[in-house]
Amino acid sequence: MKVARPYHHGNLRQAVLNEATAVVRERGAAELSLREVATTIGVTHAAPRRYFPGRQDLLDALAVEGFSRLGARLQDALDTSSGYREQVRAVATAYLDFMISEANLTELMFATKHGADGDAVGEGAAAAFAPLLQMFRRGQAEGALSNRDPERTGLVFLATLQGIAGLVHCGVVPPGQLDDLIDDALAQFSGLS
Amino acid sequence: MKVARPYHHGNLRQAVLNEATAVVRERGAAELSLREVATTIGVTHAAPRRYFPGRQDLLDALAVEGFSRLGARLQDALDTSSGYREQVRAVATAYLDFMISEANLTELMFATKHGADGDAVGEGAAAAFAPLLQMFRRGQAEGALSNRDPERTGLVFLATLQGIAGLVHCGVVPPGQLDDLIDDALAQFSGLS
DNA sequence: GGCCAATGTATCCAGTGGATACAATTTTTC
DNA sequence: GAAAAATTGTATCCACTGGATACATTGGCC
Repeated sequence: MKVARPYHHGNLRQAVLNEATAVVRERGAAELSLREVATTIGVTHAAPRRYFPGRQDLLDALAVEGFSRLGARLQDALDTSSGYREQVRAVATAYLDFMISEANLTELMFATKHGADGDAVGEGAAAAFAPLLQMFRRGQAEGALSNRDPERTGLVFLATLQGIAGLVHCGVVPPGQLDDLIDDALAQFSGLS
Repeated sequence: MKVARPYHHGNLRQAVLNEATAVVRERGAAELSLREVATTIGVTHAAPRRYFPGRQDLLDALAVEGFSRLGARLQDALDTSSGYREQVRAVATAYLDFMISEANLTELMFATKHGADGDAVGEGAAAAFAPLLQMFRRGQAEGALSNRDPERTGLVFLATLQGIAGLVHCGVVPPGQLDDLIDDALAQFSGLS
């Protein structure tokens, strides 16, 4: 007896997140409208407010979810490769894949403005990047890394990937050059070669 | 007889740009409202539409202006320093200074969504980065650079700076670590220690 | 001096985020 | 098992925004 949609949706929160994710992916975070999401789901525009009091709360939730997915991808890249250089390359590729295939979401994740739940976003980011730092620590232990602070090196590496994605994202770099850029970046970071 | 503000503002376009710049600097591009800018200037909300048909046009104009200012700063950094390593450092510092002191504007400049005038934004960006490429070509000529494609090296360098600014921007990196990060990045890019 | 284009004004519309009072439903409690 | 309470969604406001259009004022050009 689930026809004629019951008064209670069931799991509105997840439905809203799914629809919002789709909208962001297709049209960007700026175009996201609470009302539109609500109506396409089939509820009043005020209904999602039970879960997301304001628009920014929804955006924050999307960002947290995004970092969670990114972290999983990075961890997976680490787990399915072995050896320092291979791991670095795998992580770099996974990171850039994510940022480019989910460009709008990435822009949202790294946006400046986060709402009351901004801490959660920050924690999500930290958790996502933890595998990277771990990798760099191992790299230093194996001597494959210069004797600098692995945390700093990791950050610079991260920054480089982030920047490459950004340049591709905003059109300064054509996607075709992407692999070459990764090669250059890796060469510079592996220290050797 | 300029009291009692004349019917014609005089140079509304520039006034709008100035006010919009201030708003973006203080509250970010997302908060920018054509109407608010118009009323604080003292004209009807429809008046600026003569110059900026839509909100996005104003944002694009701000981005173009931003790239122009950034380009000037980079060129200045190049002109007031000599020697490859010094120039690289000067440019990096100038670039990061700009991006951090004008964080909101930078976010706007590198945003994905540009309107009908998007080409102008792209050209502005290219013009701003021209001094950088020039510097890298010289660096290669002087042999201070590895024998890779200077264009690609420049892009990776650019990406790294961009990424560092982004990480600082979104709070992943505390500003205090900035100088150290720059040092690391420079060490990796100068190729020599 | 008078015409005409440029520049602002005055008003309208649809859509959005936000807030609040109210109704339907589920869960808890006795 | 029924009444009370908490949850979840609805219905309706408000202020504001971007956008569009018709109208008024001004300044330059002949």
